[in-house]
Amino acid sequence: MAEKPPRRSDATRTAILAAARERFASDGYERATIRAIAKDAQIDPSMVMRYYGSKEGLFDAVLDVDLRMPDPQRLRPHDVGEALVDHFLTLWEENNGVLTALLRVGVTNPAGAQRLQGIFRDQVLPVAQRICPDPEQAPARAGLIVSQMLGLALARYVLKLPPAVALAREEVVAWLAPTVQRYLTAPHP
Amino acid sequence: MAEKPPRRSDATRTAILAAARERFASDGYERATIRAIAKDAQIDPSMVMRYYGSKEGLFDAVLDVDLRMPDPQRLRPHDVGEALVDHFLTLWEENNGVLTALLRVGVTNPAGAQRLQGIFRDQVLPVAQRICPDPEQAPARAGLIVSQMLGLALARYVLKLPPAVALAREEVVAWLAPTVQRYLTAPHP
DNA sequence: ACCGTAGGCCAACACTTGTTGACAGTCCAG
DNA sequence: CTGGACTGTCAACAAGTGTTGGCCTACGGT
Repeated sequence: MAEKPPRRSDATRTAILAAARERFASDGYERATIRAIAKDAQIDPSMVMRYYGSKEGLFDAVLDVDLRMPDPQRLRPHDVGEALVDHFLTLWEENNGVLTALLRVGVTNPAGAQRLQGIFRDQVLPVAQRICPDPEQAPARAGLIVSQMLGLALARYVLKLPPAVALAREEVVAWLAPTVQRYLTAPHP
Repeated sequence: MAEKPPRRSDATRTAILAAARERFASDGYERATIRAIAKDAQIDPSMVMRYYGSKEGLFDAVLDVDLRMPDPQRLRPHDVGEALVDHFLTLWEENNGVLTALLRVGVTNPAGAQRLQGIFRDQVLPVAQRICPDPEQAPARAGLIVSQMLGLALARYVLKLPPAVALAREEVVAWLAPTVQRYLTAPHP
C-alpha cells in the first residue's frame, strides 16, 4: 500500500516542508504565512496549496513527529530518569524545529493541542505503563514527567529565559534526572 | 504624580479590559481580534483604539501582572517548596485569565516572551536570591523552578493533558513541592 | 516526432485585520 | 442657557490573508 513513484517535484515538496517547519517553529501557526513559506522555498504560494491542499494540511504534514521512545525492556530501573531526560534533550536539539513548532502551535491552536495530546497518549503513555510498578498510576506519573520536560523546553528553547539557556546540557540532566526518576518510581505521596 | 480624575467612561474601559483578558487568554495574541473583544464588551472597535491606542497597547494594559511573591523573610526553609507551589497554584486559579494569556502570548509573540522574562527577572529572581544559600546559584535554581511550574501550568491549564487535569490540587502540591524544594536548596549536583 | 500530463507562475478573488476620520448624542462648567 | 469637551457609532480605508483558476512551459512515454 506504500507506493513510491518518484515524482519530479519531490525536491520542491521537501523544500516547502523544510521552509514550513522553520516558519512554524519561529513564528507559530498564525504568523507563519503561506506566502512567507513559499518565498523561503523559492516557489509560488499556489504550489503549497497544490501539494498540501491547505495551510492546515501543510501543518499536518510538518508535525508528523516520532518521539523515538526507547524500548522499555532495555531501560535499567535505577537510571531510567537520566536516560529519559537525555533522550528528550537529544530529541529536541537534533530536530529542533519540529518540536518547537509543535509546542508553539499546541499552545495557540486547539488542533495543535489535540495533536500534542495524541502524541502523549500514543507514544509516551505506553512506555510509562511498562515501567511503572503500578500501571494504574502511569498516566499521572507520565503527566508529571511531561510537565517537567515541556516546562524545561519552554523555558530553554521557546521563552529563552537566560538562566535556562545558560545551563550546560549535563547540568540540565543532573538536575532533572532525579526529578523524573522520582515521578516515575517513587511511592505515591 | 498619580492623579485620579474619575472618568465617565471607566465602566467601558474596564469592560474592554475584561473582554480582552478573556480573549487573549483563550485565543492568544493573533487570534484575539479587536472586533471580537469589542463585541464582547458591547462597544465599537474604535473605542478600543481611542482608549488604548493600539492592539499592542491594549495587550500591554492587560498583561500588567503582579505575582504577589511571598516575603522571603517569612518563609521557613523546610517547607519553602510547598509554600511556593501552593502560591503559584492559587495565583493561577484565582487569576486564571491573566496568566494563561501571558503564557499563550509569551509563546507566540516575541514581545510577550520578553514580558515574561521581565517578570521573572523583577519578581521571581529577587526572592530566590534571598532564599538561596549561595546567591550566585540563584538564577539557575530559579530557572529550574520556573521550568517546573510553567510546565505544570502548560500541561494542566493550556494543553489540558488529561492526567495533568485529573490530578487533585493537593496531589500536585505533594508531587511538586519536593522538586521545588530540591531545586532551591539541595547542593549543586 | 508528438502529445498528454505534470510542474510552475501570474493575477485575481473574497475576506479579515488594525486603524482612522467624520459625525451625532450627552454631560457639565461658565 | 450655552459652548466645549467627552463618549460613542458608522463607514471606510489600506494592507495582508488563504485560496482559486487560467495559462504557459517542458518533460517523458509511445
